[in-house]
Amino acid sequence: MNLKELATKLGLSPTTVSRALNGYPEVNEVTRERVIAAARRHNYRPNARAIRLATGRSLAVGHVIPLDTRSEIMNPIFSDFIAGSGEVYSRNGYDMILSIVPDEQEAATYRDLMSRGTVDGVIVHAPKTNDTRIGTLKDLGLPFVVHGRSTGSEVDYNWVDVNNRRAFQRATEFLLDLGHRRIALINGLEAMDFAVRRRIGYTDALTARGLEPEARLIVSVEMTEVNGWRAAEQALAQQAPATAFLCASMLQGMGVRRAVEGRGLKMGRDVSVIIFDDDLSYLRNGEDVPIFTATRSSVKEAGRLAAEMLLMVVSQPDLPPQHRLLEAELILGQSTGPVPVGDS
Amino acid sequence: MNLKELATKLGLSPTTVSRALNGYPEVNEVTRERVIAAARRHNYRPNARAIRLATGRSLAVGHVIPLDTRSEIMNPIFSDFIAGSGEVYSRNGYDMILSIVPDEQEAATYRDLMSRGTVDGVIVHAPKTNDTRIGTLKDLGLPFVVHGRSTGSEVDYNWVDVNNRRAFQRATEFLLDLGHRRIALINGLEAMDFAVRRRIGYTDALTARGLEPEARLIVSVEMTEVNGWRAAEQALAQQAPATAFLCASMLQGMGVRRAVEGRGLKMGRDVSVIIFDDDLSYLRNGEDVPIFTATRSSVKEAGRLAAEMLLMVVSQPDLPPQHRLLEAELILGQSTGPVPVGDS
DNA sequence: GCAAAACCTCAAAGCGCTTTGACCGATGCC
DNA sequence: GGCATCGGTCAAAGCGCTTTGAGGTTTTGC
Repeated sequence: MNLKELATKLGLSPTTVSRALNGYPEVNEVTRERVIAAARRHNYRPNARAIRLATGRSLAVGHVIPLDTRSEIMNPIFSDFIAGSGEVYSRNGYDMILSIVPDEQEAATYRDLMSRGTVDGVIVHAPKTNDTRIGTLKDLGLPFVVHGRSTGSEVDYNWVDVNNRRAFQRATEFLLDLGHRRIALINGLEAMDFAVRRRIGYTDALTARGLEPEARLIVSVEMTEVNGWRAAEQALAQQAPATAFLCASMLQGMGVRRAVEGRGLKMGRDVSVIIFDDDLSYLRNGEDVPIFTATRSSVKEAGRLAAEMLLMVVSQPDLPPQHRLLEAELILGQSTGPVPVGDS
Repeated sequence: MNLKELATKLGLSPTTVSRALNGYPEVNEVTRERVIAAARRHNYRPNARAIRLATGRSLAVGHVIPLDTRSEIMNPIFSDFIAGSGEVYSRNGYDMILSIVPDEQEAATYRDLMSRGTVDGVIVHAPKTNDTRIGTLKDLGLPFVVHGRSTGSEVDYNWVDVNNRRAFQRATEFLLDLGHRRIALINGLEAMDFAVRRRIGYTDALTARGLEPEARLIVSVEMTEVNGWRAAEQALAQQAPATAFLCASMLQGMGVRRAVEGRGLKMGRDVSVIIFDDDLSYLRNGEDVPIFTATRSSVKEAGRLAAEMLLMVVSQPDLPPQHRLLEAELILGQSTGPVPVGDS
């Protein structure tokens, strides 16, 4: 059943039927009712392909997920981000198109999405410092929103980000207040912009108290359990072992916990741990009582906000660059406590 | 730059240019070269919207991810599955469209995708027993491939699945061979078809050795760390505690490990644990030496296979239903060992 | 009572491709 | 030389919508 057939059935022209269904004012309300009823009765659904060609809009949004071909790691936060943004898209009649492409093909992918007219805009994931994608997209004129920010980009752009610096600063201060002085940072890969910001927050907090960040206590690794475990093993084996850990992710935190407990120590008593908690649906930080003390910010919510922002800039191309900075909340769990006596 | 402009520039008709670029034989090779060169030079890319309308094909595939609105849990395996299938799509010039919809809207979503002509086929995720989606899709005539199977479906359909029954049977036998008699099963939610199959494999192995499955040792919970921990806590607190655990997922296994170590026990010596390992990229089971003994099957590979199957049935609609049953491999880790003496 | 305004409705063009059927010159064959 | 064949090219129709500009009818205002 297409528009023409429906129009014939109603004894109207396609024009009128189209207008009636799309809510244009220049059609008689009585006629509109008739049309809508008939459309429902005959199960009419306008062909998306035709609409797209006729309007020149794609009614689709692209998420280009970079796949690091060396590590082959899919970012675990990605599925929750998608869940959040997908909700917004479907509510607004947009499709979400996913492209998973090797790092080096990303620019080409954007060019393609743009010039073939597959999407009306894109979300940029996992920005690096000095990320070249931002310039590429600006040049292309394809509307986009970055999840995160890229230090060093000369141009201004739309982004949704968590205040990573501040979150790690606060977490560090919290540990310092508990008397900890040897605080290990298990960071994500510092090619990622957010990881750099987190490190800055950490060092800022230390230096503000007159402490020198110690290289031996800082690692930058992919955010997996095993990496967390390994880093903790090292930090605990040293002469003056770390008394506290700051982890970039829940998974790393779980690895730290394993290392701590494997040594017969107790988390929260012998060793304190704070994680950054993305509030992933399948990786909850405990239930009523949080396991880990954490700085928390929902990545799903970030997905929602980024999607809303993108739809906004798609429909209003002349808007100035939009920004949204989210603050992570510091939630108290069972993994932190005062530094053991004699260890400060 | 569109086809018409390019044709004018070349002094050819759009027909010829289109044919030259699409590899049709009825165009002179010399002409073809000229056209291809000009297309490259002018950065011509055919408009996807126009191709779709003209050909009546969408060159797109849908993944409909059910979102359980109560638990709001995104299946963590989903991102790796997507990574696998996405690769296949982009290699074949297809787009991947993701819809994340509440359970109850799924049928409507399929109908929509079909009648609006948004996709040429879909992948069905997380089938339940007696899943109604299969009938719906058959009725619609929309090509589809199920990741998993649905017991109770009267019709035949395309699927890619792991032999879950056999995997759990083998794992159970392995534990039995080590002398374990009180083997706890921490299963996924048994609304999911795969979970039912896993339980059957487990009970089959037990009864084959004359053992009665004990209800107190079997739980069916969402596959999170906390749930694994809680289940293990219970199973270990009983009068005759479990000496071994069979877990449906890595996360549950990590929860079990926490419970075991929290009691001062050692995994692999005091308590044995086998997990099902989906080989998720961000949740690797150790590196060179596996942490957990596991039945392993890569969900990313399953994604690849399902995508290939879908593209096949899309292009050849008259094919009989395709099936692909993958066998999980049993890999030996550090989490299993003979039952402690006096505990058999 | 009549022109102007307001209200509905429609025919037709267009979005940028693919594809059918026709055309035409060159070649081959008897 | 004439007929069939073939290779290369094109004009035009269509895919199923939206949207422009025009037209016809009714209402309004004086």
